[in-house]
Amino acid sequence: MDYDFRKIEKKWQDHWAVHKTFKAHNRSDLPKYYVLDMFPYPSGAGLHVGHPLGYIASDIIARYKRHSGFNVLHPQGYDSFGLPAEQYAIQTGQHPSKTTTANINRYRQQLDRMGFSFDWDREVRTSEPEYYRWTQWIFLKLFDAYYDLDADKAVPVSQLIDRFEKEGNLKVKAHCDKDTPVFDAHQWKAFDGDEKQKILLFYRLTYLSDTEVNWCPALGTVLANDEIVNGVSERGGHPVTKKKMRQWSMRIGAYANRLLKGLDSLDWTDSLKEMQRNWIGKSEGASIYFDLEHHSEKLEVYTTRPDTVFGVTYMTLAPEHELVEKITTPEQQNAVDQYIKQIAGKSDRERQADVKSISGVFTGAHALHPFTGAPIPIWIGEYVLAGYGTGAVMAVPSGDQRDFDFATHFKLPIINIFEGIDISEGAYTEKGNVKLTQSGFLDGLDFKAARDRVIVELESKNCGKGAVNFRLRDAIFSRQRYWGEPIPMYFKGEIPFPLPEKHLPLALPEVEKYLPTEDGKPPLGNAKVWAWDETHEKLVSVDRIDQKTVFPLELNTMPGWAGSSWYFNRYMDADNQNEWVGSEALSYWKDVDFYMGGSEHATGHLLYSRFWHKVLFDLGYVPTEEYAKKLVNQGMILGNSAFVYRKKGTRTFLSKGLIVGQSVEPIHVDVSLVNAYDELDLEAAKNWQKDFKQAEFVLEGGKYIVGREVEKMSKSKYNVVNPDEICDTYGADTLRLYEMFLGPIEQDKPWNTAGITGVHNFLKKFWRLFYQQDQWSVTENEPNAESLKILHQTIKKITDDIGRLSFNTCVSTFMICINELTTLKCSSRSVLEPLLILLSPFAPHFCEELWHQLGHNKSIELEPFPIFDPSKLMEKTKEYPVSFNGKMRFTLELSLDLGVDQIKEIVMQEQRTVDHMKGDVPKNIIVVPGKIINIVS
RNA sequence: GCCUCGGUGGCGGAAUUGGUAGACGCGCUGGAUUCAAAAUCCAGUUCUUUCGGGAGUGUGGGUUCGAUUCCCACCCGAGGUACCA
Repeated sequence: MDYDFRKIEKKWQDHWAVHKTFKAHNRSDLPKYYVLDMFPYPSGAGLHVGHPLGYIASDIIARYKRHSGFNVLHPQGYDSFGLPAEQYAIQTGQHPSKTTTANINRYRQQLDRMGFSFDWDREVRTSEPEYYRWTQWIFLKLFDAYYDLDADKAVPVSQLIDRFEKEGNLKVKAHCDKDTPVFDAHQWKAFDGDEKQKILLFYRLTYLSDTEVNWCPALGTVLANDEIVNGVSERGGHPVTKKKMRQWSMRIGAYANRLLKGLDSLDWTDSLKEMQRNWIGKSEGASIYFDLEHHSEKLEVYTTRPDTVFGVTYMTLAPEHELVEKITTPEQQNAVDQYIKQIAGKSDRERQADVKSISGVFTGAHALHPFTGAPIPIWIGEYVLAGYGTGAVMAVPSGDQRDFDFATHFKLPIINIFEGIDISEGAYTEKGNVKLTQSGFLDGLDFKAARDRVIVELESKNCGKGAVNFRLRDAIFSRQRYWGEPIPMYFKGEIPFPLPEKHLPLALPEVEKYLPTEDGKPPLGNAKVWAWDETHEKLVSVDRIDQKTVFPLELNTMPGWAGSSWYFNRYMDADNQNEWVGSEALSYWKDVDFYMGGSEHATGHLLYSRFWHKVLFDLGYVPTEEYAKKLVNQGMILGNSAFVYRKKGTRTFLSKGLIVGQSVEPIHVDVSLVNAYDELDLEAAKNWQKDFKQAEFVLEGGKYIVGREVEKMSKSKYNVVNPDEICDTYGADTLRLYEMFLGPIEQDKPWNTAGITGVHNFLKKFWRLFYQQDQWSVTENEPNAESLKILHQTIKKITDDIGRLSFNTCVSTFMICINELTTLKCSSRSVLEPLLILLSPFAPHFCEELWHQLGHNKSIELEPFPIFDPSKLMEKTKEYPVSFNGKMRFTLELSLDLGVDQIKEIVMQEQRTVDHMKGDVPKNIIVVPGKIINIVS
């Protein structure tokens, strides 16, 4: 009987689905284990071979943990709100929910073919009202909370109001807007309702504020930095400007410190934690308020180097800084206007990336030095970003390289404040022991002493203070999109009010067009029934808005990260109609034990979800402060794109070897048209696209050879490889093994099917231990010692390697094991059964089938994982660690029958000769050159 | 630009703590089996060589008795860079 993977895989997939083999129960005496994947965005291109990489790895963990006696929760779902579905809707007029459902169905089909042990009864879709009802509910919880700095946690706003009524806000220490007015209880009570609400907005964790966006008037939409190239929109090439918009934001800044500290408790890779640390970007320094010449305002700057304050020779403002307008002198007005216009289209990223060209303009105004009173010219420069610090810097050319370059370029003065340091070539940026000079009362002090001293002086003169700053900005939460969660708020004039909880979900309205309205409102501005009748508590037509009882609803939707910031909790109790997640389910599953996903989410999803989880923790809705203690990043599987080369301006395509010295443009061709030797199938190519039909192909050696490049897998690059093809040809078990065999799970790697026959042959070879010449060949004989040794070596290696997630070496280990057993002709049941259990997390269909053929009725899933027995290894040698100067250097492998004294003697002998004896060592000793002093242990 | 990761044979990769570099698989070469092919099995396969050896883990330095592994500088590639998910 041959290994008929098609039949086997279908059979067991159906069996598992019908019997709900992988259903997880919220009550169990077993210890729980929660294995989570980052759920996919269901794109139109379908699932490609890159998606399953992480899913296969986490499925191995889930199955391994079931074998190890855990009650495993391993769910899957879809992050189904997103821009691509909306773009498609704009182009075709088809409702995004239709496309999304179609895509999800296709994803599900593909996922089902790979034998994942998901509990599909817990599926979630972020775009379903039953789900986003609770996303909206969480939004309202954040709206109804503020961050109390004394308690160092989020607290309901009702408690804040109580305090205002009793004592005003003078003593309230909260993370709030810096423009919050100060009032006492009396004044608070005197405010009218609107004023009270406006003040509360300064405190709420979700709040409205004017924030700057990239606005494209021609497209009528806001653009991401990503969508802007060279100052114009990627689509259409229209000009882009900055525009202030009233938008929802979330006070993630309040959690900066806790998000930072919490990282220490997480078992995530150091690199990922480092990325989050840098993103949060905590720095310590000082705020300094500079007086302005001829103006009453002060210019506040934040600096990490207050010790260099005597080296300030000019100030630089971000072009968007609010003072620019006020202080620019008439003589400079023209130059400043022009400069700002020139910068307007550039994204922050472009402004930072371009360090070669230095640009800036003088405002004509001066600030006054807080200690010397000297006038300091105020400039504008694009390298200062409005979003970081105060959007203004004090420039110290001798202590900061960018300031130095700017000063050199514009011939501004440079004061060297570092004693004995030559700064003719560049700034001195180290915070070393160098003493300050030309620095007034700071002369002779080093960095630390000067920093402490200057802060004391600033505070006593009331012109500055020590300050901690974070790079992390509050998260803008409004999107001018259709395909997202509606924000459950309505407006009485300027004041937002939450929809009553019992009326959630606020479902997405039907619209005729998914584009912004003609007058620039977001797509929901097209909705007809999109107003809130406060008296009758129901949704009504926008025609009835009267601002007395019927009010307009919010037109923005939530960003993509909203739904994905809490989905892991919903899986615990996905069907709950009354709560976001039931407390019983929550107290059983608690948190995620193993989270698998891409590192591209390091500073997006993985930070936002931690933030929401901490808020929910503060408000008492979840039992843990971090939801995923262990996180593993799978690498990306990259596509191996193929190119043909068109001679510029012709229809002639040159083979890769002929393009040298020619002016050619590379054009993507579908990778399925190319064989393993990079030869293009010309017939197929001509049928593939019109352009190629009449084209002339110049060959080399009778072949057209394509160029290759490794890129992200994407539909537009024609390099997508679909897992279905692999499943058809080799089966899911082979695909699973091969994806693991490709390389370390955390590493990016290009997809290449060339080696897949190797793992497929391994399965066939394993199968042949059960069947030889169509005969069932499993024996009930006791295995010999050699076979048992191989088995237990394999158990040890596999257990260790699963533990350190080295799945690629697991596959190698299996191959070695089966090769050796084949050589030994070992088909003993007591060797093969444990091997099947070992392999079943990797190749579940294969193992389940043979397990049942061996006469078992229950699923292999219920079998305990084999346990390593060292006594079966028949050890003839033992490893002795040997040290040099007390440090472990290497091991000697010696026969077991040698006594310790004999070993010592050998080692002492080797110590003298070992450098030269590489070839002369007795066979029972493996010695590495080096000096040996004594034996440890 | 900035943050993070990576670079080892013809290819994917192994080397777990600084100790015999190249496990395992693909490909390739030769052989067995076969009328033949497929399938399967066996042997070989880093490069170079005057067959003694020599070189070798992106490049250049450094630490060390010893470096793929640690440090410094650089080159190349990937991901992120706040409205893609």
